[in-house]
Amino acid sequence: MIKLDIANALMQAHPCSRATALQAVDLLTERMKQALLDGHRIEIRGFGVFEPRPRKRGMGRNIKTGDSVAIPKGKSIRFKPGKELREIEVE
Amino acid sequence: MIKLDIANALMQAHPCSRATALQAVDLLTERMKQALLDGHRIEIRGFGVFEPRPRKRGMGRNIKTGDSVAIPKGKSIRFKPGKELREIEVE
DNA sequence: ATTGGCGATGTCGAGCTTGATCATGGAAAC
DNA sequence: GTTTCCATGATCAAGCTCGACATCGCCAAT
Repeated sequence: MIKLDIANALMQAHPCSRATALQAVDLLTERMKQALLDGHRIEIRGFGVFEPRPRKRGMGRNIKTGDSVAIPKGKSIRFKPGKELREIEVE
Repeated sequence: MIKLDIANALMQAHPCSRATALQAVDLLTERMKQALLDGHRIEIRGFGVFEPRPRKRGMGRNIKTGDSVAIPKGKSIRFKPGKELREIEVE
């Protein structure tokens, strides 16, 4: 599923052009992105929670040189699936 | 940021009632949820990727008994932040 | 205001993460 | 709709964070 599919779903609920739905999806993603960058947690009940987390780990590995490279700084966005998303059936 | 804020953002782009925007957000989350439950990966360029992953780890810990409990089965939804979401400044 | 999903706690093993590069494909332009 | 562009995926290695279970409180959702 890509952005087009999401816009498609939006079109089913909102009788509008594809371009409009696409803009809406793009706007929403950007708003959420900005909220996360601002450090805000996005909590959607029944879906999941996006939470910005400061990264404590400070080392990686360079595949070329095979040497440990110190990861300078950074944060990670953690997505915690909600209850309904955890109810995944396993065959 | 909660669902109301997202609906609010949607209202800014789409001149519609709050109820309509709320329904749209709810529909989108449900569609995405169903897609993830169906095993499909949701990839939004510049935002992030939701990917259902089978959980390989098979053990947890019971906080009461302190005993290792075998994690039965399940999948996890992994969210990988896109490039723009990784550009988080660290103070 | 009520309901109920979600957070934190604690342990311990295992998966995830980060970095760079090439190839693929999502996304945007024509 | 098609083509081009550039982000994304995989990989190796070592370190670290996550996850699950159970319960109460908190806050999102109605």
